[in-house]
Amino acid sequence: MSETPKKKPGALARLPRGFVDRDAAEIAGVTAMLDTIRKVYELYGFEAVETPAIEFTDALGKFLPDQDRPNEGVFSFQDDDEQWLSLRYDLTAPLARYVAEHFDALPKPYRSYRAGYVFRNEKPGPGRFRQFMQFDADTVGSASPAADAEICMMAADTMERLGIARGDYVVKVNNRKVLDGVLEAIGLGGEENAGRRLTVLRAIDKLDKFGPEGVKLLLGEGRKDESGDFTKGAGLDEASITRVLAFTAAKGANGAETITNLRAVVAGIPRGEEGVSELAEMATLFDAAGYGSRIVIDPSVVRGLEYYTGPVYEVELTFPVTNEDGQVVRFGSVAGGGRYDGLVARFRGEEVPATGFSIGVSRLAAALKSLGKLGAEKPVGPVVVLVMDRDQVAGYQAMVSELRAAGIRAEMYLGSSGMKAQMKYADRRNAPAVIIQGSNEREAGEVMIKDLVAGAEAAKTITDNAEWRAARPAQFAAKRGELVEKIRELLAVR
RNA sequence: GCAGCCGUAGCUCAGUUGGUUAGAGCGCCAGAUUGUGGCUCUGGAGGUCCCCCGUUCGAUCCGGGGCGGCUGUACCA
Repeated sequence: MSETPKKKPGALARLPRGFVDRDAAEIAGVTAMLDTIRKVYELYGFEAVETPAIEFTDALGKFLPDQDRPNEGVFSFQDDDEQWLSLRYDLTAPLARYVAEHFDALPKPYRSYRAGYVFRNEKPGPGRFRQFMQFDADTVGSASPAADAEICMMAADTMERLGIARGDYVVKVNNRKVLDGVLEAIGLGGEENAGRRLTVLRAIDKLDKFGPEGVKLLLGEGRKDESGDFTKGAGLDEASITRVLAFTAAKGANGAETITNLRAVVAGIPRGEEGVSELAEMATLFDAAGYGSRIVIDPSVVRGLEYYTGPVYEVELTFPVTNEDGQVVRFGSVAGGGRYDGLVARFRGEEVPATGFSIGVSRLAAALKSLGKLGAEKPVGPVVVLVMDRDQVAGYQAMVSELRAAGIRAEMYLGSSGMKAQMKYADRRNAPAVIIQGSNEREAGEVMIKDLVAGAEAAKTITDNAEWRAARPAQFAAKRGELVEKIRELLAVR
């Protein structure tokens, strides 16, 4: 090995933006979240399935990257056979591929769930990462709004099981068919208006962000943001803007009122009326099951994805989320989904009705973390056996082995520092106890056991250094043969 | 992508009206304490002042370009 220059290391120790490292505390928090979500999904009768992180690019529904911007949105690359592959950007498109590939073998309707990391090559932001975890549940093969309603109810249950109190979240439901009806009513029907329809939908989606005034600007000429940057609007005329805004304001005091309002807005447009009927059916189910207050029909919910064909829904947190600097941050929805009857048809030709939703686990975890509800507690570390005499390592290792055999997390200090540093190490590992055996203890056939938690407690009242050193709080000698038993007793109290 | 703000130690920041060896607090390492986490004190390590070009006798500081970060906006299939 050549000499290593100390001053100039070759590589910079840094992460690309939008990617994060996670420590033990956070992993423990997220693992507990995943466990909770899984239990709810299982309870609802969904079964696990897993697909890989990489798919053929065209299976994900993304066109081949072009020369100028090869990774717009998705991370893509060519394999040895020069086939284009991509990292999945959600869990829905891969599920559609899976269902199409195994269609004959699956029970239908097919209820499945899966969790996994997805990747998006986009600019990150608060609660927005380039690699993040989603936890999806989908029902494939049922066209009934009852399937959509069930998923909304499951979403509400999941939030509560995750410790988010009723009232701190809301499940919002809308229907793409209603949106389409409104757009048709203002003369934006047909293929030739697809682009403008999208602009209008996106403007509506911004209602909670900019309010009716901002949306009005986006529907018309355009809007300037705080930095002075200008966003071009949809260019609708005054009458159309009024009609769209009336639609977004159709939300009434309760579900029945909202539905009555919506019916008036889309009267005479078959597709719109169909959408309202579906919403009405779902609302009936929510009320019957006692979810009336937790799931609301909200005409401003759009969802960005184009593939939705019917009911769409999203879960939002209703309490403010703050960043590290204490500023309130706009977080966006923590879960969302909808009906996508056309997605499996891309592979099979025939339409297969499907509906599903996705919890943004990483985003939700970030929100819970900022509330101190996730990963606040550092996991308890192992019992640390100190190395007092280098030539007694075998003896220390034997202690560790005994503890491990008894199912107690334990390790021998493997560094080269002195006792003080070893104590600091144990402290940093959040060890519950250390085991000390120097020559004195060894000759007496004993070990010294120090309870670090009790010791820290005792230290609070000691201010004098001499006293601190002399006190040696919270430690006791034990017979070597009783080591495991004594440690077990100590841990049981914790 | 577009716009605004920003870039000095591991972190948070000060400072240099352009001039010799660039500072603080916290953190880290060690000693005081020959075998004990904390406190205190003492000492130490740690910097291409983001990079490049230009102006200048001289640039961390001024100008231009780039890169990176944050925020907003767009996008979110």
